[in-house]
Amino acid sequence: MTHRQSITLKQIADQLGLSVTTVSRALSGQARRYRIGRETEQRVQQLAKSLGFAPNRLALGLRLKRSSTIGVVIPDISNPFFAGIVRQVALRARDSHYSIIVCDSQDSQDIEIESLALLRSHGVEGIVLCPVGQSADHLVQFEGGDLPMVLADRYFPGLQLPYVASDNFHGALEATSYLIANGHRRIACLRGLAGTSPNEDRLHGYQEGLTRHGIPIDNGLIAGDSFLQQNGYLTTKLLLKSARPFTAILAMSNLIALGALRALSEEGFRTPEDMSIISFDDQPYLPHLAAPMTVVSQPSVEIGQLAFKMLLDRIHQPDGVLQGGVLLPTTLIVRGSVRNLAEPSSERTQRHVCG
Amino acid sequence: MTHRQSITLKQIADQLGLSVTTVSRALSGQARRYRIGRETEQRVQQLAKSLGFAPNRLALGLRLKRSSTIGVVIPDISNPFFAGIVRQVALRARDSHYSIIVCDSQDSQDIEIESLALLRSHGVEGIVLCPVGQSADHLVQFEGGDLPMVLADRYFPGLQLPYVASDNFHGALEATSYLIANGHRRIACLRGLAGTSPNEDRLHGYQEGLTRHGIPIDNGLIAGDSFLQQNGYLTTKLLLKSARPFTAILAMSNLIALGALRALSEEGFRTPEDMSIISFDDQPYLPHLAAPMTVVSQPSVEIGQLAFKMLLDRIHQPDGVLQGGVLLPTTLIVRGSVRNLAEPSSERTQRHVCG
DNA sequence: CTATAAGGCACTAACGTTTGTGCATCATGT
DNA sequence: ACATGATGCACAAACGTTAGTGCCTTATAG
Repeated sequence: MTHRQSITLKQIADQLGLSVTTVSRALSGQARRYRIGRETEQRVQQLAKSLGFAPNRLALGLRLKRSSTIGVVIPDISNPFFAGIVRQVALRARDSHYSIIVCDSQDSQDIEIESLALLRSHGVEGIVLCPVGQSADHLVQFEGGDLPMVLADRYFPGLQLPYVASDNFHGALEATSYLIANGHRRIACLRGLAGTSPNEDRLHGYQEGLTRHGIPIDNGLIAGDSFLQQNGYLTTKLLLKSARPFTAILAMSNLIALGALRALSEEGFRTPEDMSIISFDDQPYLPHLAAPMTVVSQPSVEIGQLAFKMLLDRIHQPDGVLQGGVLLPTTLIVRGSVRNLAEPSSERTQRHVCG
Repeated sequence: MTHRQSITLKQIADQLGLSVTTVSRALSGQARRYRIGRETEQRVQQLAKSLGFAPNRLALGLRLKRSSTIGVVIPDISNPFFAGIVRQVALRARDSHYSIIVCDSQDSQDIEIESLALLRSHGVEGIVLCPVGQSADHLVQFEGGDLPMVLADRYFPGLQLPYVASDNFHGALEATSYLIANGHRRIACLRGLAGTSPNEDRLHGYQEGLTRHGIPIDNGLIAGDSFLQQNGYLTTKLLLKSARPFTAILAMSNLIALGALRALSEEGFRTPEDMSIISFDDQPYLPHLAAPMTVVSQPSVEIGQLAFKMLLDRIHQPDGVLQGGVLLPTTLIVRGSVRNLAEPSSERTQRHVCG
C-alpha cells in the first residue's frame, strides 16, 4: 500500500513466478483471449490490487501512443471566466479517464506557441486552446488533423478548426438594445483586444444595435485595446475627460468592467444614477456590487463541456468530417446597473440594497 | 516545421546517415564528452532545429525517471483563491521547465486520493496539494520522501510534510480585534469545514480576540460547516432567525461571505448600517461591492510561488532535511463593511457610493 | 497409438530516449 | 614497423508497457 516507488508488472511477475506478459494480460482483461488460466488470472489480480498497482503512464503512452492526457492552454487561469472553462474540461476529462496538462499563456502568443510545442512533446492526444493572439499562423499546422485541437472562447474566421464560443454578436446586440430601450442613445463601447473574435463580434453587435434603432455610430465612443482591467480603467478615465458625453457603458469583459467601475468611482460618478453599465461574463459577486451588475452571461460551463466533448470526438475519429464551430447563446441578466432615463433620476430603479 | 507527427531522433539519424546515439549526444551538449566531430555536431543541430525537433517527453521520462512534470491538486479551480495559487505554481513551473498536471478534487477526499495515485502513475516528480479532508491518513505515504509533496493553504498538525499557508490565527485575531475596536461585542463566526487548519486556526484567532478583550465566547454565535457559498447563506439565515443578536459577522471564506451577503440582503439587512462583516481572501471586485468589503487578505501569490519553490527544493534534494511549515502573514484591508458603533448609525462611515 | 486441437504460458520486438562500452581509423612517437 | 593514444562513431541495454508469435503440455478424436 505505502510504497517507496511505483510498483511494476515485473515485480508482480517475479513475486508470482510468472512472466511480465502474462501479468499484463491478466490485468488488462485479455486473459480469455490469450488463454491465461482462471486461477493464474485471479492470483495476479489479487496481488496487483493488494500492491496498489497502477501502470506507468509514461511507458503506456510510449507503447500505445495514447498518453491519456490532453492539453489546455488559456490566457490567464486566475480569470474566473477561463478558470470556469478549465474546470469543466478537467471534470469531463476525468470522467473519460484523461488527465490534463494546463499551460497559462499569460496573454502572450509567444508563450502560447511554446506551450503548444511542449504539449506535443508530451504526447497529448488533443488540445483545448483559448487563443490569445490576433493571428492564427501557428495554428494552421493543426488543421491537418494529426493532434486534434478545439478552440474555445475565440475562433479565427479563416481557420479550419472546430470551436466553441458564445454568440457574442447577439449578446452585444441584446445588451445594446436593452440600453437603448432604457433611453440611452450615447453609449460608450469599451473594447478588448482588436482582431479577436469576441471583440469583433461584440463590436459588431453593438454597432448593429445602434444602427437598428437609427442611432449614428460615434467612433469617438469606441475605445480600448485589451481585455484587462487596466484598459477598462484608463479608457474610462480618458472617455470621461473627453468632450463627448455619454450615459452608458458597454464593457467587453468582466475585467474591463471592474476597471471602469474604479474610474467611475474615482471621478465621482455613481452607478447607475450618473452612468449605466453592462458587462460580459456573469460572476457570483455581481449581484452584490454597489450597483448590481447587469451582464451578458456567457455559458462558460457549456463552453468547457462542449469543447472537451468535441475534442474527444476528434480524438476518437480523427478522420471524421471536421465539425464547424458552435456558437452558444448568451443570456442578458438584468440587475441594477442600468438606469431607465425615462424615470426620475433621484430614485434607484430597483433593489432595496442601499435603499 | 509543420509535421504530421512529432519527429524523432531516428528520423534525424536516418536523414544524416548517423546513429541515434550520435544524434542524441550532439543535441544534448554531450558532443565533446563523447568525441562527436565538430562538423557532425553542427549538421545534427541544424537539421534538428529546422525540423523543430523536441524530444518525446514520455520516452525521456521513462528513461531518465524524470518526467519534468509536477502535479497540482486543488479543491476547486474555479475558486479565485485556488486559481491564484495554481497560476503562480504554473508560472514558476514553466520558468523551471516543468509542466503541470492539474486535478480538481471537487472538495472530495476520495477524488483527492484517486488523483494522487493517478499523478504517481504519471511519474510526476512532485505534488503541490491543497488538501480537502479532515484526515491525513492517505498522506502519510508521502512522509517517506519518495515522491516529494508540499501542502498549500492547509496543513495537518501531526503530519511530517512541508507546507505553506496563511497565518490564519493572527489574521482572524486582527480582524476580530478590529471589529471590537469598532464597538462590536457580539460577533457571529461563520465557520468553514471543521477539522481543517484554516478553519481551526481562524476560529482560535476569533476566540483569542474575544478573550483578550474580555468578551465571553458565545458558542451560539459560532456556526457553519463548509467553506462554500451555500453554507454562508444558510447559516446566516439561521443565525438571523435565532434569538441571539449580533452586530457583526466574521466569514471564514470569500464564498461564505458571498452567501452571507445574499442572506442579509434577503432579510433586509443593510451593510454596514445594520450588520458589519469581514471576510477572508482579497479579490479585485471587493472594493466595488455595495459595502466595499473589509477583508483579511491572504498572500495567495506568495503561497503559490513558495509552494513551488519548496517543492523544487525537495525534488533536487530529496534527502535534505525536511523543512517545516511556513505561515505567511495576512493583511487586514480596511474598506467599508464595518460600521463603527460609536458613530451615529444613519450615516455611512465612508464612501460616496450610494451616497 | 497417433494425429490434432486446445490450453497455458514465455519469448521477442517495439515505442523513443540516454548511457556504458566497443570497434574501427588515423596520427604520433620510438 | 609497431605499439600507443586519440578521434569518431555505432552497438546494446535499459526504462515499463503491450502484442504477435511460438513452445510445451495435456486432452480429445480417429
